[in-house]
Amino acid sequence: MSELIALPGAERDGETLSEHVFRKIQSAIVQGEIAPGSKISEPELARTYGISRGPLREAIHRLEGQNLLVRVPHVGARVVSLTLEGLVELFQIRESLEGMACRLAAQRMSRTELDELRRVLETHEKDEAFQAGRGYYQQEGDYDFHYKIIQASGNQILTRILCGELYQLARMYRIQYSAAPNRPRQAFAEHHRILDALADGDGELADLLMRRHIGASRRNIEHQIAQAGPGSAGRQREQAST
Amino acid sequence: MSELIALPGAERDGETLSEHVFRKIQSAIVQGEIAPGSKISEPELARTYGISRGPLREAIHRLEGQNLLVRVPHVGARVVSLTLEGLVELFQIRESLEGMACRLAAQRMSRTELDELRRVLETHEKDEAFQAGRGYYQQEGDYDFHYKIIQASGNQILTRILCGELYQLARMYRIQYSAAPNRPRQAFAEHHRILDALADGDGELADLLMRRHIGASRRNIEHQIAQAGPGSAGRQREQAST
DNA sequence: AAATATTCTAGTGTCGACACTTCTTCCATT
DNA sequence: AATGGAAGAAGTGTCGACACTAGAATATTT
Repeated sequence: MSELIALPGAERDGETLSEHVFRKIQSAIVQGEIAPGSKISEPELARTYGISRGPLREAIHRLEGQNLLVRVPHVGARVVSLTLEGLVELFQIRESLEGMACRLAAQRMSRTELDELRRVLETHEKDEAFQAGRGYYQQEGDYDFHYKIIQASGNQILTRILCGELYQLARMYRIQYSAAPNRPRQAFAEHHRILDALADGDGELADLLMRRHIGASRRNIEHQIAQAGPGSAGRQREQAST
Repeated sequence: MSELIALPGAERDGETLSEHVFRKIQSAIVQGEIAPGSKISEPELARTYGISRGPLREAIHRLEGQNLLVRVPHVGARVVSLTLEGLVELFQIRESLEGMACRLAAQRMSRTELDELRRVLETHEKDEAFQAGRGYYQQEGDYDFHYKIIQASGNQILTRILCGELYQLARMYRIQYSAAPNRPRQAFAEHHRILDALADGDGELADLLMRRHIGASRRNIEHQIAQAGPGSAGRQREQAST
């Protein structure tokens, strides 16, 4: 009796309803389909996805555990709100954590992994070559680069944090502030140098370079905040490479 | 009709059942009352806490989002299992993140906050003076020290990660491996030096000292792993200060 | 007797209904 | 007219029941 309505795009194979909705909502939040700071209505969402409130609430609670939602008892859940200050905070953390990831990766990466990483870079450069204007694909690919290094660090908790929770947040900022990289060329060069350091097994250098790489974007944003004046951290457009 | 049974210790004022149970289970996991790696039985837990499976499942999902539980669809949830390798990973991350917290805190801490931090240290020393053997209170207090610095960093995301998710994990390790600090004296000295650096506004030094402080404990564990031999990462007792 | 198939049983997933809280709206009072 | 309060609506919190899946126990076949 399960296919009572079968709304468009409702192909869930062996997946749990709760699981399915969890991903759907997560995606909707990250994509900005549900505006930051806006309230979540359980009945409405339940109707939207054609399910009952049970699994929906389970998904909401899981999202809350992931810090993408903030819930107030007897009132409801709201999507986290984005501020430029928050973006700076995010970059600060990435600076620190991805620097460490580089240091670790430098002394663990196999030949194969290094080759894969090199291939990722080449792909980006080709992409960038003939669609120089677009930032989107380059950005997604950019994350691939960082992604791979993080996973190569071998630290599972780190991977969980960076590739899970923080990654969603970063994407959310990137998409909603339509953050186009304002310095793709430099970014490429920096990526290459990081790769070289990794290939040399020079963790210290890779750490330094990665920190500088991410730090450049962070300072970019801080600059904008300074320009925009204090307190106006609301909803400006933002560029951030890396 | 809500107080049908009123099991011992079931005082929940305006708190949601789901919320209440969430905290209860979280505590039970951290305290080791529910063994790491063991399976969670919904009917059993529901009976234990005298509630229905609805709010219980919500709590479980929230715990899953916090990475304290791992769920497999149609099978159930298991408590995360602890390994010495995981402990090393945790310390690596703390090293990096708390170092950064120090750097940030150094240039933001007010006179008042510094005084508070100083008072925390004094309290510990007195405690340690007349209950030198016990490690527990010192440890809890130790975390207070770190806690305060993290919050003084002003980075909210960082605070959420370190004082939320990772803090629970750290406590879990500390309690279940009954990790007593094997070097309280040194730890005190190191704390003092960190405090001094913070008071001087010397973020770089505070960063360095904190990394070294946490790194000492990490190397301790790595040493033990090396001794115990590879592959035997299971359930040894462990000491780790800070 | 071993291996495969089959029932059976716990346990998870989902739903609809109801209780209670919060916010809104409307009315009464000063 | 403005403030305070009461009735109402909307929404969240909780529950019990039922459907379905995975693993256990039993029976069947070779």
